[in-house]
Amino acid sequence: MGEGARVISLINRQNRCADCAMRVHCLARDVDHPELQGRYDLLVTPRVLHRGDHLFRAGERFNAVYKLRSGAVKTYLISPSGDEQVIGFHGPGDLIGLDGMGGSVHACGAQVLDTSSVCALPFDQLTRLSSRSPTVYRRLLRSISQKIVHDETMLLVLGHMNAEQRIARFLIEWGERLRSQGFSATEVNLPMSRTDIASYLALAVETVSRVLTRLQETGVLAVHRNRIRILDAAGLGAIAGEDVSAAPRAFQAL
Amino acid sequence: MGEGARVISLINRQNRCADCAMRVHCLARDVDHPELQGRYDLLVTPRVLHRGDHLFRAGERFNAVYKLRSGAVKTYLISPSGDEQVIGFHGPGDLIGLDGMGGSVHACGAQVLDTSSVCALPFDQLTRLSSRSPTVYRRLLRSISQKIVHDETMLLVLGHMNAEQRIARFLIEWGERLRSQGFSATEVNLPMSRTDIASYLALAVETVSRVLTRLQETGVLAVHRNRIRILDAAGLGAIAGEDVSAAPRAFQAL
DNA sequence: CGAGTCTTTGAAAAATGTCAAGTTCAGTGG
DNA sequence: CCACTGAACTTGACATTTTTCAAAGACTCG
Repeated sequence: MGEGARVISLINRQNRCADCAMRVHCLARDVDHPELQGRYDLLVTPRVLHRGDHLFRAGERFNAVYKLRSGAVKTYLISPSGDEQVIGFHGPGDLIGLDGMGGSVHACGAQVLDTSSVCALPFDQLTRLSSRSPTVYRRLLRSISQKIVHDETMLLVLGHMNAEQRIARFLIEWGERLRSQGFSATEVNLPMSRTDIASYLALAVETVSRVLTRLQETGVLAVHRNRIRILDAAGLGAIAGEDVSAAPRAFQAL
Repeated sequence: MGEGARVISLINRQNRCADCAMRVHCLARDVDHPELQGRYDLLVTPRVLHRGDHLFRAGERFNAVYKLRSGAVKTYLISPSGDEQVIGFHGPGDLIGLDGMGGSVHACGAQVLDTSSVCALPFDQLTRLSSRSPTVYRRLLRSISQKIVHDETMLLVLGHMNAEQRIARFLIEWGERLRSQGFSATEVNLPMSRTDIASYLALAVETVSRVLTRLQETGVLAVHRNRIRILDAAGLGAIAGEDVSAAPRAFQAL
């Protein structure tokens, strides 16, 4: 029975944010802070999901936001005509599902692109915790504001940049994200399909393909299916308009 | 001196949310609610601004969010190349400046389109108040979530709709907004320029102009400079894809 | 190995942007 | 009160990007 007890103990540990191995990057990372006076009560349920799985679909009841611990996830809307519009790609550290906060259902869907570890943070608990802890509150607001800034930046990108610029920008953005996770920023592995990229950038798949080919011919990239090597980072930056890194965000508090 | 006393009293009244004539539509509308135990301390400074004035510019220090009591405001970003990208148009009831929450500066600029009455809500006070009052907190989150949903809807619009659809959608959206303020939804008065509309919809000014002309020739609209009459609402809805009103938002709690 | 999906490539079409020139309109100053 | 001025808007002709349609190649997963 000693073994049984150990299993239970393990489960208990996993279910508490305070014991999470990733907590250094998480919203609730200071849950034992004095300001909470021991009233910490955020219980989480970490899960492993695989490519194609959904964290949630648009219209589903909103109960929780999701903290991505590892892997990659895309969020998307479905247009009236039934087409998918990719809203964003997410990596480790991102908080997903914030657009459901105001109502009772999720406004978008969230689908896993690559085997991922995800924590569901029950929203009522998160609300209570953030009311008690100014620190957690501040982190939550920062996450939200980052999301707004990202979406608005995309509006600017779609409004003012051509296909080549959008793609260059996208590659740099994703590369920076990988770098912040400790990977190489020039050996970019894309967990999403060309179709996803095209949707995200409001382009046709063929255009994405053609631009990647062109950038390869120019010697800026080496493209091997979903594995892209950035050969001329400066050139890519010049195409994108240089200031992509002005919005560093991945792997921050939330 | 009776008159002098009355003036002072008036100023005092205006500075307290609890006495605001618009408070039925405002975030802090229940500030005397028992849950606050009399710890109400949100002090606001209502101002009247005129066309061209700025509530704030991108990069300015973030101190407050702004509640629009009447009038119209646009928010915008400046692209690396110096062009203006309109992010949104705002009417009575809207909360403006949320994208500054995470950092110390405003991410966008906010410019007045039409004589407006605006309340600045000091953000630290709002934070404190929302920590104490679940009701205020919920309203704040709803405002934020509405903004996210709006921005993401725009991403979908730019990704999946052509010029005619975008403009039809825009007119219906603005008409609904007017209706919710008690005006006619078919006598649409546009406080923004064609250039602003073009930027918002990621189109060239000429395209906006041409589409409006075409819609007039088709008998869907009657266009007189900034005054537009919707003659065939059903037709306009059909062009837009019908479900614009699926996102009713104006003049809600925030 | 084969079915099916994802990606690439080509050719042609369509939508939108660009450039340039008018037109209308509101406000200004004579 | 009127003409003038400048900005906003409209219109036309043309250029260009991007999309669309079609088809072939490449890779993945049973």
